[in-house]
Amino acid sequence: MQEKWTGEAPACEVAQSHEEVVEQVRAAMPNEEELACLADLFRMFADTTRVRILAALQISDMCVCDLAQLLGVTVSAVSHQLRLLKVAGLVTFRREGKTVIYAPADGHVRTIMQVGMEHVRE
Amino acid sequence: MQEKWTGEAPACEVAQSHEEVVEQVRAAMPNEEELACLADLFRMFADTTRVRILAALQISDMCVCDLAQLLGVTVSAVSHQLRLLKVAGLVTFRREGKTVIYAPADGHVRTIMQVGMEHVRE
DNA sequence: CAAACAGTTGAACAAATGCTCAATTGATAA
DNA sequence: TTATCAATTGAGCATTTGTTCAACTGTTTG
Repeated sequence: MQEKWTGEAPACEVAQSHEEVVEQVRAAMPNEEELACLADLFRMFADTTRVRILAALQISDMCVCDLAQLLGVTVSAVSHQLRLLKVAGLVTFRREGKTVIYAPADGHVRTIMQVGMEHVRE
Repeated sequence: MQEKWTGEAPACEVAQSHEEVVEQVRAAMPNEEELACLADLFRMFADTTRVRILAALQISDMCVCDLAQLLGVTVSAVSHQLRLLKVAGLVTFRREGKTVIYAPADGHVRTIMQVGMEHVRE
């Protein structure tokens, strides 16, 4: 199964390497764009402030002011993170008078956090 | 349901706020430590190099050299990321002669990525 | 033993990230 | 209209993060 290597040597010497494995895996993997989106999605859950916001909204829809109070951070900091979560499509919002109420966007958020929690609590 | 507020004003005026909601959510939320671990876990999936490594290992166990070739990055970069994944308990490894073969640690990795993919492909 | 090679590690550096502060918007109340 | 309050936004700043480069391990082979 040893392929003969006639080209120029790459960074890692491939003479003894596993070309077939690399090609087989390349063919079977999700494409680059999907994986980039996946990383972008998980990045939203990769910060304690955002993950706490998402956890809180699972319990109840909340306004920015209450979220800030609950988490012990400034309204500004919460608002900045909510903007990211909004852009990522993970939260929705509605205006009620002077206040803005945020809520989880769909069931996916809950599922993702539950699956993660199962791993954390193992 | 309007609480009277006699103390000094906090960053956000709470007089009209929803104390009960905040307290109810605080009580029902997962604790801070668990949420911090959750963020740490998702942070491992929040980088394209790492998420591609994890996706590749779902298809086949691989050595560092082949992963580097597959992803088009240096062996050093892959090794650095593999160390993080190892510490996070998401990959295992075994030595076979001069090479080191990496593999997914358990089924959780696959589940988490699948759930994320469902959201991305919606 | 010495040479060769797969992989690891640490320092340095550039890019991304999250928070603070101040200014601003939007909606309601006086 | 003006004042007030909830929330948003942008700039500045400090921290974190991912990569590169070079030195170093550890294993096999001559």
